[in-house]
Amino acid sequence: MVNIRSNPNDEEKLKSRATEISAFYSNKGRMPSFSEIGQLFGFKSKNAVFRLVNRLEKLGVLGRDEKGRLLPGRIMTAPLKVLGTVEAGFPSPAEEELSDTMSLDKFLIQNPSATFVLKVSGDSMSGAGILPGDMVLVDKGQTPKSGDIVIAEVDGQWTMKYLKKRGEQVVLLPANPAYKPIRPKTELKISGVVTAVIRKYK
Amino acid sequence: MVNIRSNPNDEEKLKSRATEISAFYSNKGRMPSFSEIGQLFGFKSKNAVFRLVNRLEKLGVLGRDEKGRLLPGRIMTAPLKVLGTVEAGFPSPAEEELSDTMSLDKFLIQNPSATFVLKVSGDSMSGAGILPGDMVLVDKGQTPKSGDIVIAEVDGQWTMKYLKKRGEQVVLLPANPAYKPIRPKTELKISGVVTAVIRKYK
DNA sequence: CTTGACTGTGAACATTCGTTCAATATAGAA
DNA sequence: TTCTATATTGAACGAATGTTCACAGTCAAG
Repeated sequence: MVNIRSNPNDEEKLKSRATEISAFYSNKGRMPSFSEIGQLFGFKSKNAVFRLVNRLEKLGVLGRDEKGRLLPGRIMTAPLKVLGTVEAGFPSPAEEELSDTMSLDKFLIQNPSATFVLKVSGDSMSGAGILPGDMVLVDKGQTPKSGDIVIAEVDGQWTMKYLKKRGEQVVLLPANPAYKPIRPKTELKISGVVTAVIRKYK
Repeated sequence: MVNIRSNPNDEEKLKSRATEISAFYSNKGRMPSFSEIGQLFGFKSKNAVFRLVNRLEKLGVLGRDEKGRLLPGRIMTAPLKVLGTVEAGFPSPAEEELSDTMSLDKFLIQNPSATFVLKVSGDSMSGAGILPGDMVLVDKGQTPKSGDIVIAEVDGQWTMKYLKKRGEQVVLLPANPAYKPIRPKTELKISGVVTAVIRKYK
């Protein structure tokens, strides 16, 4: 007797169907119902879908709510593969299959309601790899520590600088030697901490 | 007669409820059912939810499928507010309300299945604001043009460099003067174009 | 006070959901 | 061929869905 379950052809088909369901989720923003999955693959019976879903669940690519609703499994949450370093080289297809996926949103944003995006103008932080035109994620809920990059209002002017604390003294330090450190005279209002930098090329 | 609808107190309450629904969506990966919304706000009748949802729909913060299912409106798709530039200053609450939101995933990734993440090691591109430890999004489907930053295999070594074409000649240019340009002798395999850079501080 | 607008309750409704069962079709092994 | 296991169909089921209606409570305006 031959164990038909481990037919490699079957697994491929399953994977491709999981991918289609994933596409539905990212397009529509919700998981398809059983009838819709059936429609997607040409099934005329919901029971065929029922079995398909069960197998995908056992493979771990599909999940369920505590209420029994379908959830996008780990493959679905975000179509982004995280791989090794640049020098480690380009990933082989085998590595790709094994690697985990993640969502940029969840990875970069801890505090959604307190986070927003600012576009960078000026090159005062170019020494820290923050160039004009970049986007920075700013969390206005975090308490700034020494060494953080902060968005601050000094004497009526808005800037992005390194925050350095030396005892009671607070200094705003640019990362470009062409600019001078700022020692606030009257007031210093720090309204956010830069948590991430994003540069888009295309 | 006074138009009660424009009561500012009401709008605040509505906004906060929209935020709670948004939180449900980003936590669970799906929209809550009417009963669940009712449970969320202490409603004992689904009709109360029905009317709440209708008002949120008219405000545009909630949407519907072609099948009538609830969809996360523009506020929901990604809890990320895009605002002005650094020097324009910190956004006032009024601006926040007006601004659009977006998803980092959708913003940065055009081709999900062909895109993945590499971690940067080495400082050969530090002149372009790409530092060791940064993450780069790589699209292996795009055809590289001159001026693009590419991931390439030269003589058995993997690197990330600027790609420059001069006629037939192809040169890989680092963005750090400490490194020398690379003129591939035997073979040059370009396997992806860097479409974005991400640096996470916390 | 009364009136009117708004909000929430509670019960009904048709529809769709996911699930289960028996029956049929298909394909490979013996 | 026959046997056996899997795949799909089709019909049924209870539970949950979103929607609608009539009714009661609240609060401000007149």
